[in-house]
Amino acid sequence: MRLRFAPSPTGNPHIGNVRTAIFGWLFARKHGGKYLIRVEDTDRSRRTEGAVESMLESLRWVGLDWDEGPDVGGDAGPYVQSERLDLYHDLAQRLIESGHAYRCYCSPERLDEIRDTQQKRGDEVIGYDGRCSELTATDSSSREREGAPSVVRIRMPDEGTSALDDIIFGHLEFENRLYDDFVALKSDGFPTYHFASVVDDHSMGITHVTRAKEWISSIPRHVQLYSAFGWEMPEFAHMPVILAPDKSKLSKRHGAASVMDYRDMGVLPSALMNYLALLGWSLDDKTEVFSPDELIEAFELGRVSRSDAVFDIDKLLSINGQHIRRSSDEELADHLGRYWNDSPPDFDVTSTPDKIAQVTPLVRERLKTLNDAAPLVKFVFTEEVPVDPTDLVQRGMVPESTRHALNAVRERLRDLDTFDAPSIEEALEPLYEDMGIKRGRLLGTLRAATTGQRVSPPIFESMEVLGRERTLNRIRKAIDAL
RNA sequence: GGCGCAUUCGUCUAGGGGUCUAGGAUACCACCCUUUCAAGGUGGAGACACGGGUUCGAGUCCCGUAUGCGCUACCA
Repeated sequence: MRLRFAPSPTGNPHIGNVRTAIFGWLFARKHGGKYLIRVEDTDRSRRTEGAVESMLESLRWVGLDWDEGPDVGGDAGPYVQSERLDLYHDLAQRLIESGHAYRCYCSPERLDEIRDTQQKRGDEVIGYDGRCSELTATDSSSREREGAPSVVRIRMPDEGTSALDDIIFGHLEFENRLYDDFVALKSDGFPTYHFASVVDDHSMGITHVTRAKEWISSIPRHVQLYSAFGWEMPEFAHMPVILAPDKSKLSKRHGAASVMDYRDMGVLPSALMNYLALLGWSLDDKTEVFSPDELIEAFELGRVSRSDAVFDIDKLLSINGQHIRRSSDEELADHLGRYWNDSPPDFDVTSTPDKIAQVTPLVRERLKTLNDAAPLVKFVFTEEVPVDPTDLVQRGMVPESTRHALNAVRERLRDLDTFDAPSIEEALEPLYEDMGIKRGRLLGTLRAATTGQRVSPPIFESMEVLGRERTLNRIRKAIDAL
């Protein structure tokens, strides 16, 4: 089996495209097939600088890999359509010679005109009227001598139907007479999508074509092309699209739409892949969290839905939280390190990689995104911590009693043999009753004193990570501030 | 206009004639747990677009309507 993802490099990789890529990749990997990337850059006016690179980077980040492609090469290359023009020209010529195609010299203006009158007239079929299809070889060569610009058009049959059995949509059948003779080669010498994709899918040995469902209407053109060449058709699987919350097609104007936007938000690649796969596919009525390997194992193209799905950021974040909680200490520390490297928090994290590992277990249960981690653990990475008397002095207490309590805590902690969370908790246990302070109140005071934050990981664990010296110093400072 | 595809809780979905007084997840609400925040637990509210058929019986099959989306380019 050979599958391909065929992006056109017109901008930032969109999560809709990426999901289509993921479905094809999952299918290929599940069945031990090959997966390749082919760049469809046949529209010169829409090319944008660096688009190929950012597309590949996005795909790699989300966890895809490929056996052949523009960056890794392969036997079926080149993998960029603008480098395959000779192939398209040769094959177009072959179709002209076999009578399946012809040169058309009609101007864009004439094309607009006929469309207009057809529309005004309310014609059933709107499109090229086939004027140049009758041109003789001598007509043609005289036009060529004049240097007239031309396109190559494929003849569509006037009768019969074109059909295929789609893996996802089932039987799809269309009347040929409703389709006009379409352009295969543009006047600038570049092929159209229809022509290039059929030629390349065949010459690259693609066995399963996965693509967005907006191509369903083009099926007759592609069927006729395969038939004109006498090529065997691959299998097809058309995919539903991803919608924005307002049910329009997802786009930049809806905010985060590119893969990298989600990386920047602190989403794990495995979670993005998981969520995207769930948008239009499901295993059963309960399983939702999948690692990439589990997805490969479970995925079935036939279970992909036929209807479009609305993208729901809350659900993505929920899945992300579950991936974070599922990850090991090492994995999460690694993710956090990378994330803080790309999007540094407002404190220095670079010189203290070991602290990231210490802090990881404290935050795991508390994160929806990696971005949530910094405010929770800032106190570990900073020397000075803000001291706010109003947070220090809990409800029902006064500065004097607070100072007294903190002193008692200091004494007990100073004498501890081992400064770890269970020992700290145990050492403080008698204090609540002795001093007549509610446990929650005293712990609140300690949180303010040692972390300088209203919200933090559990306080005993936090103190352990801080270490005895820093903990005692901060308590000392809090006492002084009162 | 023509052609095509789709339509189950707000959202993602399970469902392929009886087991559906429609299941799960997310979001929301309440309670429990609890040193903050989370996480976790329990419970609540919430859907088969509409109308005709077929059938003993329809969310599931057929037809129509409505709505949404796509195509109808020398864009992909």
